[in-house]
Amino acid sequence: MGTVGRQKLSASLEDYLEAIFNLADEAEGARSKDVAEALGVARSSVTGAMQALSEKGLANYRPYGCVTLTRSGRAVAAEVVRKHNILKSFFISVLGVDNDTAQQAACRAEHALGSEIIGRLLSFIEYVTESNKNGHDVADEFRRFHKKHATRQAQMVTQ
Amino acid sequence: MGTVGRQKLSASLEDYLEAIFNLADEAEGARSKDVAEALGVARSSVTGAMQALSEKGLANYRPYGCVTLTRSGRAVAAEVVRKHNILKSFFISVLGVDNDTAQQAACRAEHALGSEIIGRLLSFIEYVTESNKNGHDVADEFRRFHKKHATRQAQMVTQ
DNA sequence: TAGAATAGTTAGGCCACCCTAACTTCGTCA
DNA sequence: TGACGAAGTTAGGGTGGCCTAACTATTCTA
Repeated sequence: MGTVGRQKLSASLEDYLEAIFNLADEAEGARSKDVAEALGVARSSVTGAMQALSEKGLANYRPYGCVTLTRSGRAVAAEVVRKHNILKSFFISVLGVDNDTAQQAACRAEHALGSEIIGRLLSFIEYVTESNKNGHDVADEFRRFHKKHATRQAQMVTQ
Repeated sequence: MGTVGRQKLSASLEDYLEAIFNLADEAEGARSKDVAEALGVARSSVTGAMQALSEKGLANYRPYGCVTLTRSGRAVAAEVVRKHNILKSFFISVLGVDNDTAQQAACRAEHALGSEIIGRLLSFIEYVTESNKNGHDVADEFRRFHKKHATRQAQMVTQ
């Protein structure tokens, strides 16, 4: 195997990939313990995931060593992170959601949305940013709109 | 049990609930076979899910009968459907995505986003709709913006 | 440098979900 | 009314993902 075609990773494995990507410092790679902590998972679960990622040619794993990503692992991870950041940014800077909620939602939605929609979302953020410079701030206008109409939302029960 | 507090349904069970909700006609309820077909799943899988929903007090299930939702099952299903529709509507009418892509993405994202964000998304759609009436059509403006900048997106590889 | 503390692995188990194959029940119609 | 086809269920199996407990390797420190 090696740089082989992507065969639809599970959300779970994408999470591991993302965690390694975020934790690995250039030289060292990520420590299993830190991955476990980052994902709130037992250390033994990380071992299993590392083996899976290794088999798919996405991570360089050998027992008791630090984990690094292969070239293609890095590519997949980077795409997940990219989705994450775009979503979070959209939630915060367009919808006006607080940081924690945005972070949490981005974590879950990043596995659900394809790059068609993510691409448009990015484009939309850029559009909103531009609108600001053009003296017609869409984000701000929406925030005022939302506040005005928020009473309705406040009545809703739901989770 | 019965009308007991919602204990975080799995995405899968939410899908079953949604399917039943969409299939059940007033008097009859939904047929197991149709649920299986709607979700692209074996009939035996539906049986299992019906038992699970029944245990949670969300569906009225008895062997060989049509399935209906309980009051609380209907409430949960309605919320899932609501999320679905808001997402789909956002993807289509704001982001300008085609129907199929929107439908598919809504199916996956509806389980990932809480009502805080869904609420704001709804609000945003309303804002965009209003903006249209006010002679400053945000959706249309974005679409032009996106088209102009689309070349960049087109170069991207990804899934 | 040995032993204690920490990190990592393995073994074994559990649960959610899905499947196929075989069986049961239901509904229909000759 | 009885037999046949369709619908539904049960049994049994597979996978993925998580856990704990017990073991092994590594690292740190006295």
